Amino acid sequence: MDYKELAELLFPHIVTTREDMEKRFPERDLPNRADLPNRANVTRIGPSPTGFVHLGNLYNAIIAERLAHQSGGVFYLRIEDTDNKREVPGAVSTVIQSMAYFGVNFDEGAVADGDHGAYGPYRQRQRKDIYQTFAKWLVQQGKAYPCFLSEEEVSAIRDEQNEKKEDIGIYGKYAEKNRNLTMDEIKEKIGCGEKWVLRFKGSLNSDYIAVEDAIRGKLEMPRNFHDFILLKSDGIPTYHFAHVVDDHLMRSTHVIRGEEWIPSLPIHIELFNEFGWEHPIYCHTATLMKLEGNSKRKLSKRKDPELALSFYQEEGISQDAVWEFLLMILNSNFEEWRIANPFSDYREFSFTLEKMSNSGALVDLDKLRDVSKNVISRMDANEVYEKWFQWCCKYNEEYAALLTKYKDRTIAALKVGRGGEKPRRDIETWKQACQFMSFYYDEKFEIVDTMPEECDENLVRDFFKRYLERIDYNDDSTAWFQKVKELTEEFGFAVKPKDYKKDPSAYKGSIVHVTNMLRVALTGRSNAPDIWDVTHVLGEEMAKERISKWC
RNA sequence: GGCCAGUUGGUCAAGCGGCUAAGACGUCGCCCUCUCACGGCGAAAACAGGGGUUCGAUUCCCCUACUGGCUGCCA
Repeated sequence: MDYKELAELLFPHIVTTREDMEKRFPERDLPNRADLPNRANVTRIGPSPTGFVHLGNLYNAIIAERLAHQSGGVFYLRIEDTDNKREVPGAVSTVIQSMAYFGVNFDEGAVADGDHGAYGPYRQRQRKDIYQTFAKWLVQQGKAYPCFLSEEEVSAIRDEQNEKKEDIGIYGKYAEKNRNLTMDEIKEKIGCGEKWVLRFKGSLNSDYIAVEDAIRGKLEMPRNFHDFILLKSDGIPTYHFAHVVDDHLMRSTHVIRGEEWIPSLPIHIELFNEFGWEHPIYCHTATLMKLEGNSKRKLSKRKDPELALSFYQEEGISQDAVWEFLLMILNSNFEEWRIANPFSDYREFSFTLEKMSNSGALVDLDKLRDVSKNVISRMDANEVYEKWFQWCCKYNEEYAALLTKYKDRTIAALKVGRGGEKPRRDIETWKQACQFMSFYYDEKFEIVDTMPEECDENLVRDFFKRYLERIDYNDDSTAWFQKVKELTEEFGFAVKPKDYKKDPSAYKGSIVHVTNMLRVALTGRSNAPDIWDVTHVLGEEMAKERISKWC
């Protein structure tokens, strides 16, 4: 068999060579920073455009982003669209937007209307000729051959193998027929328009390969012996072939991907070896899990809304909270670091692969809530306002309008209990903020809770009348509270809750009930921030009006 | 079936041959308190099972069990 002739027959349109490609995509010229222990890392994410971006994508993206940017390297986006059956229109921009929303920024790669960077195109289907250049080379070396097995034939072989309990796949005797076709036979089949795929010639062996995984340590497994597919019948590569060619040409130093790829590692290693290339450092991450009953299971797209990144956007979970939460799952020492450095930017934390957990982490929404409250409580009022407003613009127009109309009041309200070492943690998501803050706006104000039992209609009326007479809006917090205490006594309530606890029959209630009346009148709820602060955010007129309604 | 990963409290996790087996979230109790929140103190709660190796195993080795993945012209 003349492999050169075969290569020409299969790829007549390919005129480029391996060397051309190496020249077109040269080694990256990265700064060799002396303050960095290692070389600058080049990493990427390679989502397929299915229209569904999930937490796992972000999880891996964060690792890749940190690795690259911490080392002064490059982080890029490559669209792995080799399966045209799965592609959903508009999916590429969904990926880009989701990543942007969560603050994942790329240095190069696919952008909405094309490419940005010198190593493109960054959409695999547009790189067809690049893969075929290498495919042609493999054919020339006698390492790849056209296979005319139809999908029906392949599945018949699989059934047979299943029955005989043999390894499944095309190898050994199952590959013989197509491997040994003569040039004339091949010409004839192609002439008749028969479809073919390009297969790699695996070799039967009993070898083991060992790969060092940066997260898991040494991985050992049998060497590949399958005649796996390099190019599908449409001339587009499979994931395996595309991965090897792209990550070599785009000069990735690290490949971060889910553990479901571990089993195909022998294929990838085989290809890197065949081309004589050094393989990147592999980092296989754990699958995100979910608790069901008392066992863990993989997060499922259909059953678990929290798997989709869009869930976090719609719920208005701050992007910083999602990052911190993921960072906590990712790096066991992040949480400690955060406690020691409550006000530092999470980018100052130095992320390491060594500290990564390799078992499947559960997505714990309770923990996320806690993280989220902390993150928001650390922001200053203006930042909270901005981020909340941004979210409202997209998901809650009514509040976007309210926030615009009452910007000053809103910021003043957000300042209540904020700042200092131990800020209030009232807001957990932007969605929930809309509820929590509603009483500051007359448009949304409503009485949710009832007046305490201890205070009947008459008492409420009399109390508020006296309250309006006695209280001066200009009283400071201390003076105001002094007057409240006096009123409490005047109405026969206990100033100290303890006194009332000790002897309930001696009082109508305690100051707790009195302040609760005020809370309900002013905010509609018995759970609200400091009364004096709220009064002053609302302003004299509004506060008076809300109280007068009860008189 | 074959191959490969993983397995410390309810959850996330530290641990890398010797510890009363950290910490965080959650749960519960008490204290503080104008509610909530915050804060403080405290409680319950774990090394999947069995063999080795060793003076000594959560830690190293083997087996079993369980969970998950791969075994596609899907990624």
